[in-house]
Amino acid sequence: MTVYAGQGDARRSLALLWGAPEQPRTGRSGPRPGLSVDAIVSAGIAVADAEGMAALSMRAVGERLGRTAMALYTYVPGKAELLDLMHDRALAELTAGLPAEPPADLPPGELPAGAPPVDDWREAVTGWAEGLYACYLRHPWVLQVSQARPVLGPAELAVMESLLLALRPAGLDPRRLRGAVAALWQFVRGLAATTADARAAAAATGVADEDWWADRSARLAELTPDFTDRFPLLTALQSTAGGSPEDSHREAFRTGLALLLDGVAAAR
Amino acid sequence: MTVYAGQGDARRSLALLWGAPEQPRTGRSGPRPGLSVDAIVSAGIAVADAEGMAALSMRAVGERLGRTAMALYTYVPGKAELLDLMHDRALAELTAGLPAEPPADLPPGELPAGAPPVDDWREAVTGWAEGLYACYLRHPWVLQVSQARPVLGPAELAVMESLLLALRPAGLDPRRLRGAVAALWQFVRGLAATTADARAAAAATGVADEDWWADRSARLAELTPDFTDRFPLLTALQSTAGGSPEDSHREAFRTGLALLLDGVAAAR
DNA sequence: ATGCGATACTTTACGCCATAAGGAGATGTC
DNA sequence: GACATCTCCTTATGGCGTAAAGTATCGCAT
Repeated sequence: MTVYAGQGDARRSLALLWGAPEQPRTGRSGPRPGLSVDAIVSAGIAVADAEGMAALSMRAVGERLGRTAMALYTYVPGKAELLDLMHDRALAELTAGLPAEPPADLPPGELPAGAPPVDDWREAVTGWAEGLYACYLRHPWVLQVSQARPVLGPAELAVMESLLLALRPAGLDPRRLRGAVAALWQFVRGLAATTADARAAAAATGVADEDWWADRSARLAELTPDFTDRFPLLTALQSTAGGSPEDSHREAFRTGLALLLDGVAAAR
Repeated sequence: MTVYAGQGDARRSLALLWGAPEQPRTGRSGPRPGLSVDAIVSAGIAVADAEGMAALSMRAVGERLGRTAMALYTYVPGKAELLDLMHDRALAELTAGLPAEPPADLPPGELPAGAPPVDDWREAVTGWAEGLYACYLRHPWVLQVSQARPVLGPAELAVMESLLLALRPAGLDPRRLRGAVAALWQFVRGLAATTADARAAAAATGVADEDWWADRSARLAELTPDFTDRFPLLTALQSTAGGSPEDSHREAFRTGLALLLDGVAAAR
């Protein structure tokens, strides 16, 4: 039950994110470190994955490492910066395997000789969207990290770059390209948030999504006998729906994405 | 710094939302009520608008009404249900003025005789999107209310219905219609969240968005001299950007929405 | 070998949060 | 006047992030 809306200290986060180059421990006095930034970030992700953002506390992370909350402050400036690091590490799953994938020096829109199928970029963008969607669902708490003033970690930028790479053959002008990127990202993010919230609610309450909807619909009908008169289009649309809520999320994802790609194609 | 992820009690929220018909106070003993659900909801919205979701506490709401936190529990079951009511009241701004606007009994896609311009629905949907965007920016905390398992209050449903009404002339089949609704809603919501977060960050830190970006860019360049090599497309796109961050949000809104509408048009 | 400074980690404390429990005072009906 | 009912209060519980200050441990210079 907690949102996150303010980032941590810029300098500290960025330094940690972009690899303050771990100096070796020779010639340093004091007890040898029992933890590391990496270990703390991993523990934080483990806690957030398992218990959700609301359960992510310095105490909980420390406990998972056999320490107190305060022990973490030796390695990490505070909770906000830890969250920044967790965010980037989660997104890193998307580009970890990719071996740089050189973008080949072409002006945008131009296709290499022996042209691949024109719809190549559709597949590429679809792959990007599905990857991001899956990643968000693996780490739903990422969706609760503020989007404005992003952390600008290497992984986040790489995800952005990979979308631009996928969209490149579509040959959009910069203005439209920015619009397309925004629309695609927000769409994936929003749908992932909906699905994730539904799962979280089901887990927290023990009530399956389908049962919940059935219950609410019944109650609603009971409270507003004139429902179909007040919301005729909604009623009509609802009557054509089928499958579980999770299925309909997937369907919305597919058809919504197709619609977006049609829009991109139209703008070429 | 707090998220909201779990809804309140279904029965209680729904009853309050759909107008438990205020019975008159004749024949009831005890001191006469000094507050009302409406007043509490208004106070809650005032607090959340002014101080943000993180500052919305039962204490704060009570204080604004000259009471303690616990006094509110006489009228409202708990914070979750209060938030449900606030959410629906905020969205009600969008449809409050509209006089029912009868949807006219036409099969979807068919246009009335003396056909209005074909692009009518584009304007209608654009108007819907802009209204929702503006409403979200007036009440940014609404964006932190979970989307799954929605409250299903009258205002929320009315907003949905009005989008369906606007989209009707486009004549999409139900499957595509669901995709379009999802894409449009998530897009508006996501962009509004970005803008709202940026404003909140500026207000909280006292650092204007432009300055913040300039600072981060400089630091980033300093930390990663090979930035332009690692993220060539990003670099290229960034170089074409102009105007304030707020302006670029608006531009992204316009072009992204146009792209979505092109997609809808293509699917007709 | 000893002592010192740096480092890792702990305990304690502060002011927040939602809300359960129970009590005080006001107001109505009988 | 007695009593039930209702509003609103005080208090208490167990959580949160982190400031402050204390303790234990290690490496190095002497």
